Amino acid sequence: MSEPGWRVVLLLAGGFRDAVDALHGELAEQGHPEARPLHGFALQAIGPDGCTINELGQRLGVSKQAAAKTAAGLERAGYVARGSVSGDRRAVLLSRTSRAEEFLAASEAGFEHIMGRWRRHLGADRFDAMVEALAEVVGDGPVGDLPGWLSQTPTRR
Amino acid sequence: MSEPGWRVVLLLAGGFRDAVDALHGELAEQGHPEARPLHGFALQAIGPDGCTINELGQRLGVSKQAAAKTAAGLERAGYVARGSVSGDRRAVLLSRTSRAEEFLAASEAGFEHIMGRWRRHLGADRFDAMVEALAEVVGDGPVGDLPGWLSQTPTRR
DNA sequence: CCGATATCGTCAACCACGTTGTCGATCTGG
DNA sequence: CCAGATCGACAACGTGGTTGACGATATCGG
Repeated sequence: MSEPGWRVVLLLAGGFRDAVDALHGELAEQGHPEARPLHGFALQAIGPDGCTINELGQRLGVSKQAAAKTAAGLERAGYVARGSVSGDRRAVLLSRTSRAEEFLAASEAGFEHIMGRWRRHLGADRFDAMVEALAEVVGDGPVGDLPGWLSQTPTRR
Repeated sequence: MSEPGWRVVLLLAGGFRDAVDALHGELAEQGHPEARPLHGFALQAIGPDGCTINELGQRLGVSKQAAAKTAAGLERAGYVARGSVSGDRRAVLLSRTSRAEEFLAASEAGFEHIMGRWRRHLGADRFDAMVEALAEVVGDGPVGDLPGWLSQTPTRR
């Protein structure tokens, strides 16, 4: 009633933004100032065993060309190394560097930290209920691409 | 515990995406196939009385140049008309067209519809609790820009 | 009253991310 | 063994955002 439908949607977007912004604020102070939101998702998609560019594209839900660009950025930032796939000389194996592992660990800790703050603010019961409700309506389908605004360079900081 | 911090964030993003996608699915069927998510926010920012390009930029939290581009898109799509501001010959008054009002009404109804679905799925109590909790941690500060992925052209639909 | 300064909107570059189309190199299968 | 499918790269383009520069107009101060 007093909550027009669009307000809920704004809340979701705002929550996502707040959390991601806070995370990258922390990460920047921990030696990963140039990391962008997309990086975390992409590294997660690459997985501990690495994958090819095509696979990365499929996992992120984008074209292989887009995946190649993302991989290039990741490589430039020192988060991924390119290797070769035994048995297929045209494929490229993307694998995380130790810096990437460190980044992911920091990222995980950061999210935990931020969610801890939320949980403390709301109280465990309400927080858990919120998350559970969210999980039910959203359905944890494949994360998907998470495009766009994740991209913008942190210029206006 | 069983909910790593990042899952919550993914849920927020997923919820936003799901809702916006669903909305624009409906809108497309109601005569607004070319409308993109950003349009709704921009029209909302323009307000019933209109505003200048600069004001639009400030309200959306972007530069005036970006606002000008957005306004150009809105104009091209027939959602806004340009007029002049009495008393300042360099300013441009952006105002919503009747088509924009229609779009906003449909948008509002669409959100209401989609949120109604969520509410029905969760039960009013859980839904309301979720929204309330969200509102508390997010804080309904100025909506801000809502950039990026809102942008992508609905090619891959 | 007029010149210095501030502001409005535009243009031009440029970056990040997405898309499609093409193409050479390399598997793979009949 | 060659036709066809696939991998990854390049080019071109669309959308959103940014900064820098600039003409036109307002406004302020001497």
